[in-house]
Order: sequence, then structure tokens, then C-alpha cells
Amino acid sequence: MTSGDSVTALVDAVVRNTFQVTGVLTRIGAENDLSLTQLRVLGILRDRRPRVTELAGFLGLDKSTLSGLIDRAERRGLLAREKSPDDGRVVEVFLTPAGRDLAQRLYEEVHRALAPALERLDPEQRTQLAALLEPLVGPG
Amino acid sequence: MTSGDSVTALVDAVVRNTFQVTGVLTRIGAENDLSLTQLRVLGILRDRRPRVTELAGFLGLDKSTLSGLIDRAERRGLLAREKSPDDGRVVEVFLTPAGRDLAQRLYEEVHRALAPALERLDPEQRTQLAALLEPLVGPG
DNA sequence: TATTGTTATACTCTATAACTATA
DNA sequence: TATAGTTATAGAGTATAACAATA
Repeated sequence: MTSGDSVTALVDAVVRNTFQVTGVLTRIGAENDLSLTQLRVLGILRDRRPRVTELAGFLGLDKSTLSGLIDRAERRGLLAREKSPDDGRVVEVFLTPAGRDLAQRLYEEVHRALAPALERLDPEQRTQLAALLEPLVGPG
Repeated sequence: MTSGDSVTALVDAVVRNTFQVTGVLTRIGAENDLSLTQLRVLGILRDRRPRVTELAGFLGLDKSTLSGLIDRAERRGLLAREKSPDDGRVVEVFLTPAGRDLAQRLYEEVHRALAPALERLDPEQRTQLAALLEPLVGPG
């Protein structure tokens, strides 16, 4: 029960932290006319060139949702589609140079927004926190 | 620079954790026909009876957005409106018994979903993590 | 006049079902 | 037949601007 309570308090803290960070990401997206999902798409494409279905998988969304999402971002010149040479059914998605620039700027903005709070921790605490978050990010 | 890198790694971990947890919350909401925002509304109303503008403030949304959000939840019998006796312009929002039951069930489901990962930490680590998250949740 | 909330409008996000093209 | 992606459709989420009621 004692152990149960410590987990409960921690769940609460994790959820509050999640909404807090989501708020920051949403604000930064909005300032650049991007939804949270579009922000995330740019982040994912920074180091990947997935097919549509893969991208949907990363986001946990239906592939039909991606068609519209990609359409709108493509219309803005942020990303592009290309048919796979190996399989005529497959469409690959990737950042344009403009999209890459924006993704980089957004990344820096997110860093600037979150760093002050994290810098209040001393280096040892930062290492600890990163280590403690790892298992949560890892496998289920 | 060394210190800068440790912050960078931590920002990345925090953002990844945020999307991970958001995924869990979104799934639990969807299984109960609730958007992430509706889920959050139920959570907020568990221990508050805010006016519409206050609720919008908690969520970081425009008050006009809340009109529709409240309409739909009210139509489902999850919450209700009441005019303030003190100020005829003000509308207070609160959970119905059915809404409170659902909110409680959702809270337990979120706990069940997140607890296993957190239970992999020993009690001392849990206390540490909660303490380390606190400054992030706290004031800017 | 200022504030609270709603409505009208427009656009984005999202899923389901039906479709086309390719394998 | 099965898979990849798009389109059609419908509903929810969101903000801006205009509005009504109250202070």
C-alpha cells in the first residue's frame, strides 16, 4: 500500500508533466501554424524517409488520416512524396529543404522552451532523470 | 558544451516520454469514446467546479471552443452547466454522477496502464523521479 | 462600457468504408 | 487475392468574429 501510494503520486506527476510539455509543444506549433501532429511529423521525418503506412504507424493514426495531413504539409512546401522504385504501390514521404529548416528551428525552439526548467537541475540530477525516463520510453 | 549536451539528451527524453504517455492517454480515451481533451476535462472537473472561462484557461483553449466541448459532454450526461447565483453572466461546469463514475474509472485505467513501467523502478527511484519532475511541472 | 458565454463560420484532424492501382 | 494509398463522408476539435445578456 505504501508502495502503491508512491506509484500513484508518480503517475499523477507523470501525467501532469505530460500535459505541461504538450502545452509547450502545442504553443510552439501554433506560433508556426502547425498542429501538434504536424509538428510531430516534421520531427519524425528529420531522420527518416518512411512510407505512408509507416508514418501512420509512428503516429498511431489511420493511413487515410495521413493523406490529408501530408497533402496540407506538401501544399505548404514542407514535405514531398515520391513513389518507391521497388514497389509501385508504395509512397515515400520526406522533408523538403524548407521543411528541414523549419524542423530544425522548431527543434531549437522546443529546446529553448524546456531547457530553463531542466537547467535548474544539477548535472547529476539530469543524468538521473534521463536514466529514470528511459524505462518508460522503452518497451511496454 | 558538456552541460549543454546533457540538457539536449534530456529534452529529447522528455519529449519522447510526453508522446509515449499521450499515446496511452489517447488510447484509453478512444476506448471510451473520448478525445484527449474530453478526458482531460473529466480529470479537471474531478476536484473543481470552474466557470467556462476558467476551464478554458486550464486547457489553454478559447472559451468558444469550450461551448461545443461542453455541449457534447453534456448531451452524453457526463457533465452539467449551472448559472452562478452571484453573477448572471457566469456559467459553472461540473460532473454529473455518471461523469464522476467515468472519470474515476478512467483514472484507474490510466494508473493501471502506467504503473507497470513505474513499478520497475525501486521505491527510492520513484521518489527521485517524482522529485525531479516537480520543478518541470511547477512555475515556468 | 466591460465581461461572460454562445453562435456563425471556416478549417484541421480523425476514422470508416469504398475505391484504384499494383503486387 | 492481398496490400498501399487515396477519396468520400461524417463528426469532433479549434480559433476568430459577431452577438446577446448581464454587470
